[in-house]
Amino acid sequence: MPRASRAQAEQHREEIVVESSRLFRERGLAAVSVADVTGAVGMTHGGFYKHFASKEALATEAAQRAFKLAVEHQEAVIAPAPDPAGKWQALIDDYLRPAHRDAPADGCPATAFATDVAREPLPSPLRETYISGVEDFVSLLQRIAPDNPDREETLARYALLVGALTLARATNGDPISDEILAAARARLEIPG
Amino acid sequence: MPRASRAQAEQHREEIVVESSRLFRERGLAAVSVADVTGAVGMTHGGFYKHFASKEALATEAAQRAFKLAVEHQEAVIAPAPDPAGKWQALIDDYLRPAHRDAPADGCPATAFATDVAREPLPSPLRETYISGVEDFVSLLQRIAPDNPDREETLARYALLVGALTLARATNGDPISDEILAAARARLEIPG
DNA sequence: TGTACATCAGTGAACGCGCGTTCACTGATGTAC
DNA sequence: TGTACATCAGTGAACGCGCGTTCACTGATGTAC
Repeated sequence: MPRASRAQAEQHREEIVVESSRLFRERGLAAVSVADVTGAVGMTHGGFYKHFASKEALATEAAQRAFKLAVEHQEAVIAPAPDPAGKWQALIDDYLRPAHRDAPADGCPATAFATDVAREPLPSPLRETYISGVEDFVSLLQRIAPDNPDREETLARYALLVGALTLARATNGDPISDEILAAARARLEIPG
Repeated sequence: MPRASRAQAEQHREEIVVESSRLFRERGLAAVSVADVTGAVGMTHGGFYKHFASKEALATEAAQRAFKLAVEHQEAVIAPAPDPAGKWQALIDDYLRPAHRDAPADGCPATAFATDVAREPLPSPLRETYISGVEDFVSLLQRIAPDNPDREETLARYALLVGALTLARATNGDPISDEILAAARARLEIPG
């Protein structure tokens, strides 16, 4: 594959961003090598630097993409529900599914990248991407909540979603993992 | 330091467990090397394997110690409060302090180890240690809550604590970080 | 209590390995005429 | 439309580096008498 067309090259770049956003969410930034991400799209590692300045630069772009895909996913999840109460219920049920716990590669980037971002310099491009992704998700959460919560209440609900998923993943294999997801679901149901 | 006495050796081992539990919480398992942990107690890396079978074995012991220290810390935090309501308030205020966000080395192991543990095999000794640490903290939380919550409610409160700390660390440097801690505090105050 | 010797905690060099990044090279793609 | 040439996406070897783990060695500690 010594020279791809511009269209092919652009598609390779796109695939690297998408695939690496899955690998990074699944294994964490440090556990995914440049050779892993180029290998995932059928390339060798040498060509990587024709597309990205560094692994860190890719990580920032991958996180950005993951947040974009997550919002699209949430929109798709709530779309079928006819009323606000149904949309809210659809969102929390989707987020707190055991299947979401078991598939971090396709799941919430705020949870998947949290620890890696927490250890980034202050400030850093990756951290800024993360913060703006969190703000977007908070907006979505506030917009679809049927009981018009204020921002403080919305932030607490978001923290509960992230905390439940985080704990459920770490305790996976033990009954408490499902219990935690169910407890958060019960707490987040909007009465009436 | 070619031969330490048994008492000195035992103390070195103890120091390695304590110091590594701090380093692991601060930087994550992968980012702390065997040379880092022996260096932290004034030893060179070669002697490490006289004390521990592997880095993974130390990680398990360090997590165990971190959970033990965390329970002791919580007990010390709530001890001065005269009544159950005061103890509860002291605990959530302590957990959700910005200073706790900024000092993961001395902070909650459930939050600090969550992502590393989530990527461990299922089952693994480290994961089992984590699960039992979570159960202990849940028990403590339920015991001191002044409003006699059931287990489900207690699990949701715990998830909120962990989620708020996790998000606050990842968004540190932005105003939303303090907002998240305050929102969780407001949500966890026991009315009346 | 004193001596001779075995034990073993810690040292530091070495092992094989995988990492992020660089670079000379290849040859199809894209462009100028 | 056809040809000559420049461009550049991707290859694969190489770089310096740090990792977890092993091991021959050192010499003070601990023990047997």
